[in-house]
Amino acid sequence: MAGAAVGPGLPVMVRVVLADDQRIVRDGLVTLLGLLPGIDVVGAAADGGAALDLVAEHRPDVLLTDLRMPGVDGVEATERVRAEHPGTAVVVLTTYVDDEAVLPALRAGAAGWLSKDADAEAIGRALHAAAAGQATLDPAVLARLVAAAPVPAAAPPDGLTPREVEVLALIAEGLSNGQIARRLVVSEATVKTHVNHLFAKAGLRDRAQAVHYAYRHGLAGS
Amino acid sequence: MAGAAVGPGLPVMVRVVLADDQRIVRDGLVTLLGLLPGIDVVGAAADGGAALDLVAEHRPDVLLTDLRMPGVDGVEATERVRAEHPGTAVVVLTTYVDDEAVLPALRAGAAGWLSKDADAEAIGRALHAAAAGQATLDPAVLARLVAAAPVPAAAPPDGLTPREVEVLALIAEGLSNGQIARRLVVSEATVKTHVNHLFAKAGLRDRAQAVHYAYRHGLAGS
DNA sequence: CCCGGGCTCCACCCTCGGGCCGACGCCGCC
DNA sequence: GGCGGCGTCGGCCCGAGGGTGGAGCCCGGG
Repeated sequence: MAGAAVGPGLPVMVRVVLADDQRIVRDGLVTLLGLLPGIDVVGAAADGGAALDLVAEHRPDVLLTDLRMPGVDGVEATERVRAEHPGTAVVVLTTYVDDEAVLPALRAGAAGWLSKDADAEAIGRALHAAAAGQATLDPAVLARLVAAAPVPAAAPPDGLTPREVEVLALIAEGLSNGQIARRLVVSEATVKTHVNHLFAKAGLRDRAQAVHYAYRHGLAGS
Repeated sequence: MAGAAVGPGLPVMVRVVLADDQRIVRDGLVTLLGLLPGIDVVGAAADGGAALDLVAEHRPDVLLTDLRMPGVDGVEATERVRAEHPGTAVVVLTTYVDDEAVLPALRAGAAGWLSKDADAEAIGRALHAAAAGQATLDPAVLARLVAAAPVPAAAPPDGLTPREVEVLALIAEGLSNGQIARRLVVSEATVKTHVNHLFAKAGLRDRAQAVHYAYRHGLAGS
């Protein structure tokens, strides 16, 4: 065995189109990635529009793209490639890992986020992974993603009864007492009782604080 | 450049300890991964405790572990490995990609999440990536992560002025009009004006709804 | 120059929310 | 049986919250 980029068998070639507006980076990537076994760079574009054309023409396994480009930027290019050519995975290669475009890009369907600090091997590995359906992320990006996810604390923290939690969730939706009453098919007086009880237990004064509390404790209906 | 399992050159070996309570899986992994170039399985454990011992003994580059194990489970093992042996990355290999343990595991420092549907090559690639500091995720897991992240439209809310956004953020903290007034060093009347304005613009009735709105638009103070 | 928008303040009104009390039926537990 | 917690109601009070109208200031743009 041994062979291909990673692993045995026939050297499965991964066909790649890359996009970067900086000529040095572009030429460097073509050269470096071309030296890797299992990587076949079939096109290189200087902007998103040209990248889309190349993808349409060559139907590569992976598009490796920068984000900041003139014209069609990386996020938009990602969206369109994923929509028009589902067989082509997209890997983002950018300078800054802490970019606020992380979420938009991943939401657009990117299957990877690499820093330009990465060496050719790492990029090649990510390209193979993307072609195989795996996603590769820079650790900082992963940390950012994980940090962005809401709190794990799905447990009812204080001594709230199930009914009270239910009422709290509806308060968090912005419903009034009357609306909650109709939703739960009970009297508004009952709702007020529950509200007062859960306020006392959780140390809340407002229903605004209640919404805040609900969100911070993962009780919001997402 | 070039090298290791992915690529030519000197075969940089990645030393791996793996943990899985199912004997078949364990033995299968030892065999299959052992066949891959660049992968050196230096130990295999049937539970988390044994895995921790093996990691302490061999100081591997990567621990490849299942989550559901008797005794010390995968998440706890991940935490302890990351804390006690920062040089050892952890990759989770599990049956279900939609497990609710995704976030806890990644929060604990896991640098990867693979499905047992993955083939040996993919696992080997993820192990190399982990050893190199990259994270590899099953696409379903990445999708789940991205979906879990808030901020569906964190950018520009409605025609809210900066001041109004500021007031809204404080409302989301659960502060009363008076508290907001003192915080912003303005009159309470001013606060009420801002509140009424932003309510009208955003179509809100309650301050409860306002908190809801703020959270759903990423204006909450994290 | 005047106009418009943003920020600041004031006064008034009224509804809803929240605090407090008591009440009843239904459970499970001692 | 008695006790306590939970869920369900009712009534009362009152203050904060929300709605409306008006006013002044400063700034940038037509």
